[in-house]
Amino acid sequence: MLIRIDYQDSRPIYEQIAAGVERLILSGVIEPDEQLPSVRSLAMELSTNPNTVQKAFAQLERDGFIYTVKGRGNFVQKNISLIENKKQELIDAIKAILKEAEELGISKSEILKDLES
Amino acid sequence: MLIRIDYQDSRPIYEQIAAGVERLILSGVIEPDEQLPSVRSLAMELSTNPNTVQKAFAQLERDGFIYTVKGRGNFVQKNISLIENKKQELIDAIKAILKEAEELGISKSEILKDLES
Amino acid sequence: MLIRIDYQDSRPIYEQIAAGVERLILSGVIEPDEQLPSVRSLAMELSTNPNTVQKAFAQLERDGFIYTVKGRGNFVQKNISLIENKKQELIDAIKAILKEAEELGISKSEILKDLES
Amino acid sequence: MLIRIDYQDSRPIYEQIAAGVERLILSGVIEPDEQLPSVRSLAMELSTNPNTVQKAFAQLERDGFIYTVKGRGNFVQKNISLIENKKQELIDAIKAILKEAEELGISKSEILKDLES
DNA sequence: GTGGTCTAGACCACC
DNA sequence: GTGGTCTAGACCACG
Repeated sequence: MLIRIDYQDSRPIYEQIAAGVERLILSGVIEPDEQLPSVRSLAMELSTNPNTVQKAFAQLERDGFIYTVKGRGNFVQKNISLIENKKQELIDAIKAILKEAEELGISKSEILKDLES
Repeated sequence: MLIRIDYQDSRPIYEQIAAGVERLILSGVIEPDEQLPSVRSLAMELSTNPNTVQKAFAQLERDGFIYTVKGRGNFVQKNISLIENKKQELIDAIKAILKEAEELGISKSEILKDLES
Repeated sequence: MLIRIDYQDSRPIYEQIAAGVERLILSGVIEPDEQLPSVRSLAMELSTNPNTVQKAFAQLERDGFIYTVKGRGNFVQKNISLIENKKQELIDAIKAILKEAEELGISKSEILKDLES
Repeated sequence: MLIRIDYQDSRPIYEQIAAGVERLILSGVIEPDEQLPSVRSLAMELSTNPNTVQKAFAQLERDGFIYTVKGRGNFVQKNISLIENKKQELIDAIKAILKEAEELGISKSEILKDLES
């Protein structure tokens, strides 16, 4: 699954797992309607507790990235516009940073100029 | 002091206070060697616990924004390059976002283009 | 058989099948003493497990909608008042909702008024 | 807190708790910005596990009924329009039932007429 | 086999 | 004291 857990990271493990799966979905590594590894197997693979993986999957379902079929498994939601939403989210994050910069008297263009190095 | 605490914010109170003071320093509202309000008075002003303000000041000292003189109070560090450091920090934050975008197949220029709207 | 299974539905598959057959019986699409499709053929048609269809039929028999003849198959119960029972069931469901509304201080008439839009 | 858990109920315990708190909020028993009992104390009172109460509170926060301040407690969200949303939800539930009835050939007015008894 | 729920007990950050 | 996270282990419904 190519997800790595960093125990130094301040984020809880279940969020790191959710973020990892989200990345794999948005980048197309896992395709729509494809089945995810089971809660238990992924927990084994990541050397963590099934409950923790379960919590990650629950969050992913709540956020619309996957859907769950009880007794069958978890599957990737087929929703093409997700990547667009994510893009907008990233743009908003950058805008928030630029706003913070302007509060300190640093102009937008000044930041963007230095972005190439 | 013009610091606002948002109890709905996920960040702990002491970080919000530290961030607020940092902003006031970097934007020049509080000048180098100027004295900060006392822990107790700021705690009163923000209706919070002195321990919490103390923790914020400790973090600010650790990060080099202020220095403490026992029995006298806390003062702003005179370090002109601080604003440059902060600018670099913000640029790094944006770069991290752009890197995340590229992992999802969104090009840097595509993001920057949409940054004007 | 015109039964559709929604894997995103929170209800288990066997309940969705039972509800579908019940609807077909109550609406008269399948008539009294008419034979239902076999467990295996219906399982094929719905791309599901025969055990699941079997469970649905067991529930339908328990609820008095069908009867089973071993070695022959499953048949629709001839019971004309079924539709009346169902109607009462629906009315009770609405009453339960109205009761919940009153607990929140919303009057019965207030709800019924908005039911036309 | 006047919440009762029914172990016969098919709903999980954490949902029953969440539903109970939601009812107390919507009916005005607990007022905006008022503090809820702590996770631990409510767990004791209901003779259940703190984790279970925690899960209920997490769902309530996700649904916008309460907000959490780490190290302080959980508080009722001040959102006046919540009752309106709930009302709409109940109306939709009734409409779904009426739609089901029409599929069986029972008219809307026929149901509403019997609603008075 | 699968996911979902629950318990008991622990540790942490925060106030 | 508070909430948040995690582990270990158990039981259940479902397919």
